Amino acid sequence: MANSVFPRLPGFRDFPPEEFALRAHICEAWRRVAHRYGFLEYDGPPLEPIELYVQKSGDEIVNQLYSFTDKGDREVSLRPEMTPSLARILGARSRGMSKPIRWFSLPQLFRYERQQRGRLKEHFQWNVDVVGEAGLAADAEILAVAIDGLRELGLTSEDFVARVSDRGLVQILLEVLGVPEGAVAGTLAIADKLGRTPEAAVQEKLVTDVGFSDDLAKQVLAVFLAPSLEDLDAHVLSDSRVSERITSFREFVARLGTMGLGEYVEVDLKIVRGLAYYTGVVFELFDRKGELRAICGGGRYDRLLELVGGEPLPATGFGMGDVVLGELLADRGLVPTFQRELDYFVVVVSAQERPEALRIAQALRESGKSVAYSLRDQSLLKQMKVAGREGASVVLIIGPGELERGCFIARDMTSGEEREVVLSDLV
RNA sequence: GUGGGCGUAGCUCAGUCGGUUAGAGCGCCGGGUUGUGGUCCCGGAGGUCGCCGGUUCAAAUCCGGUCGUCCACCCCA
Repeated sequence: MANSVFPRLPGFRDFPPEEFALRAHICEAWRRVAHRYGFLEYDGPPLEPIELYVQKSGDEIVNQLYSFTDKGDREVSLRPEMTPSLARILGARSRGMSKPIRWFSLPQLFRYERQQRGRLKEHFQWNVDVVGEAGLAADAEILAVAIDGLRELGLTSEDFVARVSDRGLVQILLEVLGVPEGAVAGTLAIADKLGRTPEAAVQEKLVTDVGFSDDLAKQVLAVFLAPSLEDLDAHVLSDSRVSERITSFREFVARLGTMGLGEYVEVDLKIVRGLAYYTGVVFELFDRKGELRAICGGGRYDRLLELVGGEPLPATGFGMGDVVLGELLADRGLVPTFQRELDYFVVVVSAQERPEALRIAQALRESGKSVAYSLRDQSLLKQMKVAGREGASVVLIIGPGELERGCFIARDMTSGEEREVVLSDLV
């Protein structure tokens, strides 16, 4: 690869059939689940005007845009995420649509950043969104889809967990503690580091970077680290805005329990999500062993459609990438082994049976069977080897004798059983 | 973007203190008496030792740079 005349761009993948099989396996599972929940598939352009991302997605995304100036002097970017495109598409037509809108997509997304395990310059992402429904039922439905997407691939509650939080609740909690409105975003950014940075360092950062007193930093930290909502400070819990928001958040969690997905859900206020536009429930799915990056992230973004000039519609959704998920499946032995499959392989003893072989092959193909044969004249032995290698379940053998009697031999490649048949026996 | 490990056939790797024509397994191609696969046996093709430069009588082996890759940091679709 490194010494190839035309090397691949770093961070991009080739998909020869053996690799493509895993991608197809994942994408097909995603589609099945999305359809099962009544979502409709859509897509948009892989290239968008850069402005679509600059204002709405936050600096984290903008710094990593795979962007350039096109020949028409337009500043463009390969799409780094799907939600802005969705918002734009809906902005143009949502007024005439019945709500809620339930759409999903499987876009290939791009970012310009040095690659690492689970992080390439390109990936395929399952995007599922409910638009036009502000209630927590929509958030629960969305998270259920994400969980089922993983279950469909054979993963269980032993393999992954959904950590859920509510940005609205966190915001209220911070306000009640006396965090100034302007400091909320910075606080969230620092809290996002909890889990991979020592608590003391995070507390220190809250003091130095955001300007909190030691006492406030400690209280803020306690909010994010609370093992459960019940463990929040009593005077915080007594605030009516807090208790109101907690009640509705609990209903969201309880709803997933009713759906039978309780064992997959854990409340964790440390989950804040990097993107700027989230406004309510947010969640991330992780492998239980904690060896990989987040498998999936999502949440509610009620202001985004408005920001891109559309009807002000509440929305909630998630994105799940194929790269980390592929690694998790590999770790758990859930990647199906690549198997060539063919219904029939037609073999001729000598060249004079070729025309009949072609007629049989075409007739079977017309009836929907997959059929192949050697494209060159080869010995019977050779043809049989090829048939085996290509995964034929039945080999049809025609020789001079069969040709004369108007029949051929069907050999079952699993049992080795052979019988004489005519075409009408097979179609 | 910063720091570190690695880079030998399609794949996984071996190559001892620098020393002649660089090896193995798997895979691939061919054959094992022109009507039968998967096992087995035999044979074959395939490598500018990532690339460029340096040290040396001599470099896959030492040094520098570069590209790629992996890991950590940054950050996180």
